[in-house]
Amino acid sequence: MPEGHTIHRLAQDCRERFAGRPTRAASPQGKFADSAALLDGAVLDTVDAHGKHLFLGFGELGWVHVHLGLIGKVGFDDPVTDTVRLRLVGGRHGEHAMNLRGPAACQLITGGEKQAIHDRLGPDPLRAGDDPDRAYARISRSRISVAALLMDQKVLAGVGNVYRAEVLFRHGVDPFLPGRELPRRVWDAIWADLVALMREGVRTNRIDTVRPEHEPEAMGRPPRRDDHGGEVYVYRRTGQPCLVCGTQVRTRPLANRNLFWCPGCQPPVPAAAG
DNA sequence: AGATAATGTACAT
DNA sequence: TGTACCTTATCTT
Repeated sequence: MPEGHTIHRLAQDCRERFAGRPTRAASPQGKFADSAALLDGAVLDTVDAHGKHLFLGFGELGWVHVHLGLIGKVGFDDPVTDTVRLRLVGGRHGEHAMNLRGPAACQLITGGEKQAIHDRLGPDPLRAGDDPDRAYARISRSRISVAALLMDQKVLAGVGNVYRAEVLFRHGVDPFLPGRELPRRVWDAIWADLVALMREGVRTNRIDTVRPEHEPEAMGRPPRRDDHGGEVYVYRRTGQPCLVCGTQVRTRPLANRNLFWCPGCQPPVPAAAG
């Protein structure tokens, strides 16, 4: 279940359970077996997250770089199976366990390699001090649609298909608007909104984006019950009426991903003069 | 800008 | 048994 909030939550969970103590490492699935053997019993001293990348620091031994990809998942204290790429067991009395399955990346890397990853990622709304101006500098120069730019991790780190669709909806922005036509004040509002939404996402471990007045109880509609669990305006609501204006939510593949939007709330705007 | 491959699970048919 | 998926690297136009 991977957007940036998932990874930052994972970092927090790993820190709480394992940091500062020797940790057992193993790879039942086998692909990480050599590195797990090297790390087994070492102290996990630092946990870091940037966008959708997680870094587990083992001092001189280096960092375990984890990227969940589309299907990667982490379970805590769930039964081990033969698909577990990395298993950590630690805590004061070895009472905590983590099982990583199906990651796109799980490799032992050096500090230099870790830095190279940070260098190619844009600012992350969940990293304190990250600078939204760096993202806007690229957005405001681009003819690419704002929907594609928000998913580009070099521009902005951590936003995925759900936050992309939802934040554009919340700000009434046409997903096909070229980045260079996105006004500065709208970008500033989007960034501030992402900071708030994604922090809440870390707290609750899911994505909720509907405002109080559109929540199921307030509108007398049934709560959303799909595999993601959160309340959203447009993501995977194709053909259903928009919660705000009633227009049918639309979908269209864009750069290999399904884009969802409400044509009523996110109409195209004429290009600004100049 | 598209097509493809990789990984594991859950849900639909 | 098929298909979708909160992703991205690596090809070819």
